[in-house]
Amino acid sequence: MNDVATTAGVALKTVSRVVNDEPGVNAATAERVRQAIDLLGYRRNDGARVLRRGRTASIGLIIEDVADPFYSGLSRAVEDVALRNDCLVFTGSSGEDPQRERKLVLAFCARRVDGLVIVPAGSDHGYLAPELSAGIHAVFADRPAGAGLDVDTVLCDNAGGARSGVAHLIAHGHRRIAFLGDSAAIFTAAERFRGYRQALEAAGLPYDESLVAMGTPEQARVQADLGRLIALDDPPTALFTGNGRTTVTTLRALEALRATTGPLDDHGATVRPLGAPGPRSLYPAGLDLAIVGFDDFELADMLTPAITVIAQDAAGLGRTSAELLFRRLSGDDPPAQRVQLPTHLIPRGSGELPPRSCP
Amino acid sequence: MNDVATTAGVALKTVSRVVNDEPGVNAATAERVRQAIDLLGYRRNDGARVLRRGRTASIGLIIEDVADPFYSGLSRAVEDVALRNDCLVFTGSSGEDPQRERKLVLAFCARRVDGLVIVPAGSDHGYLAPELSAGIHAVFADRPAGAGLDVDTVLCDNAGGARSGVAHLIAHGHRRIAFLGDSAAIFTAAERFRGYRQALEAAGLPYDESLVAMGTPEQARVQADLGRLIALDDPPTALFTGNGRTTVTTLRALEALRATTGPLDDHGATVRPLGAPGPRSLYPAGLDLAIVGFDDFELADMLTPAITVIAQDAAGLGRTSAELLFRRLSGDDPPAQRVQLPTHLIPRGSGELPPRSCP
DNA sequence: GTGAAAGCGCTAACAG
DNA sequence: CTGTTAGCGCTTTCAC
Repeated sequence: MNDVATTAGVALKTVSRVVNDEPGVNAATAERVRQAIDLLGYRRNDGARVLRRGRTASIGLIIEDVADPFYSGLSRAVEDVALRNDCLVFTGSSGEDPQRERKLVLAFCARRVDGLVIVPAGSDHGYLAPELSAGIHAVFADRPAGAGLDVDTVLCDNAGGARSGVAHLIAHGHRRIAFLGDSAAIFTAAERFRGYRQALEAAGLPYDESLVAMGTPEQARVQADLGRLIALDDPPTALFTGNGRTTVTTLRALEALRATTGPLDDHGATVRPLGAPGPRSLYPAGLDLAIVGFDDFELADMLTPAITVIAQDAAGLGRTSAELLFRRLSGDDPPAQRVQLPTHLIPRGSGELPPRSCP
Repeated sequence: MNDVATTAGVALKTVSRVVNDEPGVNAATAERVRQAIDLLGYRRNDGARVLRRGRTASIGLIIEDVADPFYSGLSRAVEDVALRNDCLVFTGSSGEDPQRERKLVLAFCARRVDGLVIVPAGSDHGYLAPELSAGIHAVFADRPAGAGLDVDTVLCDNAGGARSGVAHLIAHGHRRIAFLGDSAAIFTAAERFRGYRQALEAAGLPYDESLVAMGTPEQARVQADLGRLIALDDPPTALFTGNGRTTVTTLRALEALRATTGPLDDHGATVRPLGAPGPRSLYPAGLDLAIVGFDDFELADMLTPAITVIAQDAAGLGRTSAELLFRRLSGDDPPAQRVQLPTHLIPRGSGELPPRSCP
């Protein structure tokens, strides 16, 4: 900047004025400055600018994993809102590891981001308190903050969504509905499980613990649980899966289980799709289970049968969180609020299959 | 920092030493400083630190769209490498818009990121030249930089992958193979088209322009092209799709076309999956086309038939690009190189279907 | 309209 | 082992 000033034969401050389009500079002078800038290839250093002005015009986004379509949809929405506010975004994947989350958040804070959108991995966010009182705003998305933190939160209607999905299966005649979900330690999984129980209760159906399988969405675990469910004396006729990953894993597990039972009959067995109409005599090893999954996913409509889902709005989650954040950054300071986004059921076939007639 | 120093009764520099774990501080003094830090809730301002030290320990990543699984996989890999190098990453989606790309890149540069990983949208990157000569390193991923820019580049073997996919179809007896791809203006699309032609030539098959349909992967456009292909006097027996999005869109278009033809026969028509064995008499409206798609996608193996693909390694692209970048950041300065990553064919069924016997 | 001086929060270089 | 000084590149404040 100094060099530019010298070259243009003006003072430093004049260059600053030109660079920032501040009023009160003679057009001719400004032109001379601009020429010097081009000549020297000068670029303003925003880091230094930030140091002086206080605001960094950047926010931090912490999610579980950018590579997960749910979070990448959320990311994109946050990014769009940020860009609209002339704000850059640092992105970090926590990988569901509270330590990594903490490290990222603190690194972002050290860079003095103006605000944070956090999909929390851990449940203890005490480390954030000093940052918040230092003036960094945070919005929690998808999952609430641990106890003691008073921040804006944007959630999906997890319980309500699960409730309507399970009610849908009940409406289609199912009485024995299994719940396959993520680990109960995860907020969304617990909420969806709560919705499952509410739906059973509302329909006057008994809750049977043996129909519940919660844990990591690994193929091996899901398959083992599914094997156990299918082998029950009174097996389920329908499955409710608690998130996108679990739904897909369950579908794979079902296919794997079918593969071990050999051809079902001569009715196109080699390509017989998941749950396609066909003989049901081989149940419990057969695959005529109805399925409703929480969370929509690409190609759900192209499977056979197409998968009925409770769709949640990842982009809406991101957009709403970011908008809440920017409202605060622009000075608005209402008490912390909790927003809940609706979900909706998309019937596609798998959730409308009737219960198997008999074993 | 000043306050901490005063509180601890030491000089500013000692606080700096403690904060940065520099050696040569009395344990007791350090402890006093740490107490003052806790008491005051002091956090080092990395922005100021950066201003002084020169390196920002941050990089910028520009991709087309984080919400696209290909790019989100790439993102995650870049992020992981960055974290391993104690480096933060600014992410920006260009949305295939050269203006937005430019804006993002320049914003990142103004923040003085140490380097950039760019999946370019435009083909003119002249605006980057001054930044590069100002010492910001850039690596181009997935697509090369426009002319005149001498930068590291990491690409997939687009032509080779397409060649092997088309050769695979030829090996399975196909002679009339259509190419459905992205707009020819996009580097990867052009390369894959080149591979398609090479494969035809290697097999001594004629190139027929009427079998080629390149453009945006919109449902309407793909469906129209597909309708045209199917209505040809000598229609294709196989399709090669040029990228993941096009593959999925093609599958949807095929399904839509099938829906308009009504039930094919009494053989489970209501759930008859894409290309399942069955009567072929209804071709050209039937769907017994073999398909090989460039780019793997989730659930490709769960469709019926499962989709044969040429898999490219999005994460590998991201990892390699980031590693190349960090090698340069650590002082290494070889001439700009171009790395090409291999692709591999995953046979799953759709690519092994034989040509229809006759119309 | 323009400019000079102070200082944002930190670290490098050199004393003591 | 600890402290002092200068200055990173910019904006703010106030004077001309």
